[in-house]
Amino acid sequence: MIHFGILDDHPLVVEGLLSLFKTNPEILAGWGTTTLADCEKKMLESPVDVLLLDIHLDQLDGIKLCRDFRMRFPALQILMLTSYAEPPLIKAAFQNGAAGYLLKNAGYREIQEAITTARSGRRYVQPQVQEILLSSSMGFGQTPRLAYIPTLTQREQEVLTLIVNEMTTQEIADKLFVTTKTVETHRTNLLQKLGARNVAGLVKIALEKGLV
Amino acid sequence: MIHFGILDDHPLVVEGLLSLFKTNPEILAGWGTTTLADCEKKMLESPVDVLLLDIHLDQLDGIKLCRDFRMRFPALQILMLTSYAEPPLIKAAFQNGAAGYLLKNAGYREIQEAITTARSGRRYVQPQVQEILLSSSMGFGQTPRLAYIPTLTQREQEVLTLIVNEMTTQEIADKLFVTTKTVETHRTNLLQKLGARNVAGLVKIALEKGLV
DNA sequence: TTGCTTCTCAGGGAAAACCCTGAATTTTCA
DNA sequence: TGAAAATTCAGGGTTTTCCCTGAGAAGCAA
Repeated sequence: MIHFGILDDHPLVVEGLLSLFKTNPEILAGWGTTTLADCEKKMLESPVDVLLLDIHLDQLDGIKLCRDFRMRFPALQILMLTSYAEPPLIKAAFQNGAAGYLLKNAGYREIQEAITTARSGRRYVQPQVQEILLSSSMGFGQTPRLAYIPTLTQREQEVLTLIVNEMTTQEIADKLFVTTKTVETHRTNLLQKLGARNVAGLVKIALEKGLV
Repeated sequence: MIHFGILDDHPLVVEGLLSLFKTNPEILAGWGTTTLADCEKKMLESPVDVLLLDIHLDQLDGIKLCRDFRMRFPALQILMLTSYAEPPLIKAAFQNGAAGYLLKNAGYREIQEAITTARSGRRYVQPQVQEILLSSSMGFGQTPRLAYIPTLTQREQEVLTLIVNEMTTQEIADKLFVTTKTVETHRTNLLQKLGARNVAGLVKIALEKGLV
């Protein structure tokens, strides 16, 4: 019997997953939560073997969270759950201790297999994800992005969010009570870290990877 | 007894919704589909009272689809399902015949209420959405967006796509075999039509509304 | 035929973004 | 406590975007 927990800010997904496995004797859903606080509480109250973790939580970096959980709960296996099949995200997930990477368009069987595989300590890679990884490493057409998701600093995070909200350097500087030069530095670093050529790239990456 | 159908490209959401209402005697889920083709077939085979429609389907404009379905199936009530609470999207949905607008973070009760309300011919507005609409019309802080999704011309569409792909005006001009001045005109028109302040806004709107 | 939309192009100017180098101060953490 | 990371700021320059006005050509529909 496998106990698993869920952290996803969409109750729909949580409830759906829970009811999906309700009748399966092999897999027992321990609980589902929609906030980090709830999830942490639950983890302590009733530990699970496998945690399904949404990569794009409100205001939270799922990847970081994954690493964090892995350190705090060594026996815990984590399956990242996401809508985006971005190679950098996938790699970052695995580099940070994820046992699997599931697209939200995964079917019942795939989810089940992922959970059982993760439980047994092996990695599960969805066939679809595998394909994406392969095609991306061939690199036909698309701009090569960084192979991992760099960790943004607090400030960079803030600046990025404001950029995505269409604010100019001047406006951001005013809002953060710093000079425009400082904001420019952050912009430059963001471009570099995210491998973007300009604002368009920043916004695109930010939205796609759920960095904002 | 209410029959409802689902069209969402995430099997997880579809299966989740289906199983959520499996035990409810008042609401009967007719079917769930993940592709437009399947959905259309199902609509003819076994018509439903209410259709839950994902607003952001792969390559498809959910809003347009909504209008389309409304014309083809006059008795059908449609509930838009989405992750984004963008006021323009909400308004566009209602203007195109949607009976309700549900965020994917909606709870079981809200979904149930939305379905029954829609069935009875009334509109359902999630409290959370209502709040967003109000706060947006008050216009505190946020840039007011257009109340509808403007139709982009062929050329504008092309330019927008290239902008999202981080290309500069010069590069776009070269690619389309026109002068930079022409591309600038398209850019200006795009900003105007989409109600954006700069590239960041363009990219954001383009991605959120699935324009690219 | 007239009006509408789309697509094209231009001049000229202001604002914003991007690039490079260099550096001081504070925070964080091993 | 000491090194690394983060944050701050600057000069000075190039490129890109944004804004305004104006306009010709092509296609289409009433």
